[in-house]
Amino acid sequence: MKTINIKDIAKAAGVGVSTVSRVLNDQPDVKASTKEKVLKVIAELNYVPNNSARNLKRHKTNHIGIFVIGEYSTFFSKVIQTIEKEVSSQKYSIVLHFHKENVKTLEAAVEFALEKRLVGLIFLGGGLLSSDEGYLKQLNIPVVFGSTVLNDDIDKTLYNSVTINNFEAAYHGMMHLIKSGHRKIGLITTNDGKDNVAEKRYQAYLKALEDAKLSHHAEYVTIGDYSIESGYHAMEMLLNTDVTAVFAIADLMAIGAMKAAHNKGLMVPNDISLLGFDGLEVSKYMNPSLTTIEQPTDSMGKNIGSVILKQLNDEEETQHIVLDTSFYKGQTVKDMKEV
Amino acid sequence: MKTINIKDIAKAAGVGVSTVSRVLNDQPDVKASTKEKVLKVIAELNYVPNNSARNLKRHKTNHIGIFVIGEYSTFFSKVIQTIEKEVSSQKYSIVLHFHKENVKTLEAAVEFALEKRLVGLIFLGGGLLSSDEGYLKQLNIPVVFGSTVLNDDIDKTLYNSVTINNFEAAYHGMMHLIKSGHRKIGLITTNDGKDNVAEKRYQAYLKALEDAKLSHHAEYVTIGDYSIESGYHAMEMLLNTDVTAVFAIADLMAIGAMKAAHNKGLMVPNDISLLGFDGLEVSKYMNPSLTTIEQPTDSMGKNIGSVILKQLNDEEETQHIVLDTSFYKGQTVKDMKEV
DNA sequence: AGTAATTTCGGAAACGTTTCCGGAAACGTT
DNA sequence: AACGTTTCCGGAAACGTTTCCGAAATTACT
Repeated sequence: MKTINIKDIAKAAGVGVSTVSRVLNDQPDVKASTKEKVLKVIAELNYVPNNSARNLKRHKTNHIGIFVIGEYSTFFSKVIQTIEKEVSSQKYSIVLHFHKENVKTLEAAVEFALEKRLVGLIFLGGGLLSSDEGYLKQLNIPVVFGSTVLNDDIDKTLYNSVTINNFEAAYHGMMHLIKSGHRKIGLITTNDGKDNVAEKRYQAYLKALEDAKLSHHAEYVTIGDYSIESGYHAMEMLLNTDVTAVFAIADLMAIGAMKAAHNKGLMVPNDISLLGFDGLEVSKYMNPSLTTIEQPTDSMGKNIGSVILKQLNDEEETQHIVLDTSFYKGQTVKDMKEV
Repeated sequence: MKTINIKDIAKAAGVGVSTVSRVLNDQPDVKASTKEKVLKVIAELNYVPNNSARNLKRHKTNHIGIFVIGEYSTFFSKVIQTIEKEVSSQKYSIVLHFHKENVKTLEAAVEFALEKRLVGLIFLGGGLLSSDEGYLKQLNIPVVFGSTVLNDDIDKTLYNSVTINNFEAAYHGMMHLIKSGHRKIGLITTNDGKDNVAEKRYQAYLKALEDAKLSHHAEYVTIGDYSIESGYHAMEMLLNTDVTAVFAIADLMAIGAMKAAHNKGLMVPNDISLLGFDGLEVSKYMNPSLTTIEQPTDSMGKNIGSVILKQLNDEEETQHIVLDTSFYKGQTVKDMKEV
């Protein structure tokens, strides 16, 4: 079964191939009546342009890569969905790649981008390490970091970003705990601070303690890997100390932590307070619902999509968008009944 | 910056382009020594084959589409991850598409496949309606239904599937509730039974009631849309009846349902029993952890990947793999302390 | 060494587009 | 009616591969 091509259209419409091409690409220099005629034939014959040929000739693909790093929560699923909707309106395809380990992340991303001849690359995930900028420069395509952040010392004109203010949001959350009277606050973070998102939140933790003149104990800081299970284990460690509140830098870990508390017979928030970060939908359905810092999922996706589209349309300036978070106060069932 | 191509390699290695091509594709008819020589030049010059040109000439792409239908849970994220890992080993790319509405699902999928010139198509999601087989035949590429099932009356040689036995698993779960003494069991399903996965589980619900000689009340059956929120609202309805147990056909809805119960001051499982379906990781971290029917995420992804690869390698026979589920008995904190 | 069989290789056409370039058609002006 | 503009169009080359086909190089055999 021979698939029909632009020549068939040209012949059927009684025009030249270049005219068909012009119609296909909405270019000027084609009379309204001929355009209509060609369009009609295209519809009749169910013609679909061959992207391989098109991309070959254009010297570029229509593939935008999403490179997902680390543990994968529903948060990213939603973001990916939104991005896809956004860019598919301009005929771009999303090519997905998951990367588990934190080592050689940028190398792997560059290989992915070159291999697939991506025209744009989106990083998603909290676990990206800092790295030298040679990799990004080498790529020579628009790069957007979504939620992830690179180190401050990297040239910001090399990439775009759509993030939240991790430091401020975490600081605000910590202040909430402190204002509630907590003096001994544990932390569940990741990766020993080598991951930049975790690092910002960790810094906020330290700063909040400092500003409140609370001392910092090394045993109050535990390490997970963004997974629920790691949060559970980290919490088990913390419950051997005398902390009265715990800040988990990601909701998944907070969920694990809550379970660990419950299993020890401790009630949240009466016996121990818990603060998450991400605002996953499921967090609100925990019992009690999790106090957390909510990331704007939908607008994160939309912004990432529009930033990369702008860059692909030859916008010169790189953009760095910081979105607002919101504080979600968890509620016990009792709270709700009182309302 | 001119990208380097096969001709450059040929010149640099002192061979013809066809020889380079043969090396690239691991074809015979090339002496070991020349192959080595060519490979060395390729590595030196950092050559990456141009997939657009390759695909154009080969009359096919290396894109496998994943068409995700309906609400998106972590379950699918994990499956997608595994599939991606599986197929990328053979140089295939995953192209993602999300489809929300349940109408015109197959039409949209066909358009997606034609547009992207996919060589294989994977459906994921619980919400696929039955439909006529014209669409699948028209596609003429291997199709795998993952977790989703089509109607029994559709020709099974037209597509592959990797599923679980929804009926049996749900029946088994129901029997657990019944054996625990429940006589009035509510159901939270979706879509009025038009969705096939939901339909199977619904049938199991009915059959279990019948086998246990329990009567069926219309008001015990409520409709959600796989989302947490819809489960919450469905449960609110059910709590106006006298049901003592509820089977939610998806964990997300069960999670919403649990919240609704808690908000009414009802304890699970003491005051009301709850059964989910999917075995999401987060379900096990609810309080109490959710009793649920666990789908084998990892093996689902691996099987889907290997089935599509087999089909792409000219395996003739279509396959229909049914994976085992396992029953996960939820535990209250009290349970755990007793153990 | 000469021939036949086998292995290895190179040239060139073709895949389906886009785009440059030149020319035809249509229009307006004198 | 002749000309200059402007608008619209078609032919052909080129993008980077794969593959067919035939030829060259190598090996095996007398």
